[in-house]
Amino acid sequence: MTSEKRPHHHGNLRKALIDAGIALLIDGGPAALSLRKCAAKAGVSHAAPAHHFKGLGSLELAIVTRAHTLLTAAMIAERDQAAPTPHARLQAICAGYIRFARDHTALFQFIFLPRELQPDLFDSQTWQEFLTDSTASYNILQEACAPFEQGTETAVWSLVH
Amino acid sequence: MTSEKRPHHHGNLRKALIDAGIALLIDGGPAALSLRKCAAKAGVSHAAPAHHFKGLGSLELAIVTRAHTLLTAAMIAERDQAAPTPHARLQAICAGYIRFARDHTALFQFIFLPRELQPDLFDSQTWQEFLTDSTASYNILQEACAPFEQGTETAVWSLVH
DNA sequence: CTCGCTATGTTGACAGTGTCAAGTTTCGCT
DNA sequence: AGCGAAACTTGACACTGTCAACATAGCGAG
Repeated sequence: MTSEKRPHHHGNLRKALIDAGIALLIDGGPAALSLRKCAAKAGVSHAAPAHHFKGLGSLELAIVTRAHTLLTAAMIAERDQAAPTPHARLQAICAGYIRFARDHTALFQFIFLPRELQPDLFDSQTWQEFLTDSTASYNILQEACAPFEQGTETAVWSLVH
Repeated sequence: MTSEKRPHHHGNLRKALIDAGIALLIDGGPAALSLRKCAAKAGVSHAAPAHHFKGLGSLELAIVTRAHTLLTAAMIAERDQAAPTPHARLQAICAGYIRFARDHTALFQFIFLPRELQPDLFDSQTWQEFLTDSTASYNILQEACAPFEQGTETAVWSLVH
């Protein structure tokens, strides 16, 4: 059976490239990110990434997407083991947010670097996943703020930073 | 007499490179900035900038410095033709700030791009001028807020944006 | 089963980048 | 006048993203 998609040569090169990119980002900063180094770290040739990402910008956006996924997971993890009161849940989400920011500083900061977000700069998969995962991330906060008065959202966001 | 420093071949190449960089920044965005293109636009060889800037980062910081200078000038221009009341002066400064942001959007945004600010990344002249001109820029606002209650500064800053 | 077609990777090339080393010209000062 | 330093040129190198041409693996239609 082939429940998992098993590409031809490499197993899930796309994921491997993102992993390599994150590793590269963590020790070396955003400037150390390059398609060729990611390819090398993933054990493929320098032009292989072109089949999975439309340019370096797409790989960066994919990393941002991954970061959003992890951030979301961190917030959910805290939220779901908190007391079921709206207050406790919101507080837990903030705790998860801050924990992620502390434990994955490089990724966290990378999320908020300014970038051009024109859809035609990215391949459709990268762009779609970005939209999905980033809004999912924001929705966590939004849902938790819903029980409270309007304006809580931006207040919390300001306070956390 | 040599009241103006007249460098050897080119007249004030440093300034010319900054001008070229700003032009390049305006049509092409921050990514279009490169030492070689600046050198070409200034009519010198590709390695000439190395004698005036320690790497691309230094040229960028020099552009930021120039931007601060222009921003300061814009604020002062408005302030000095306003009524001499603290209120009018503060208001004029904000007007100048906003006018600069509108008229020189590319430069204005370039100021606030995140960058590493370790002094050893820059040549001393670029670094010193940056310190001087950027603090001068902030001081304009600070002075104008001094007559008012504490907290006015950040309030104004938030409001303008 | 076989024939193609597409997705995936490789190889090689190209233009553009920052940066260094070595040589050349120009200036300023003694 | 001449010497030394500053400014600039030339050439090279490693690195980048990107493209075209080619090779191969897997899948589906017939």
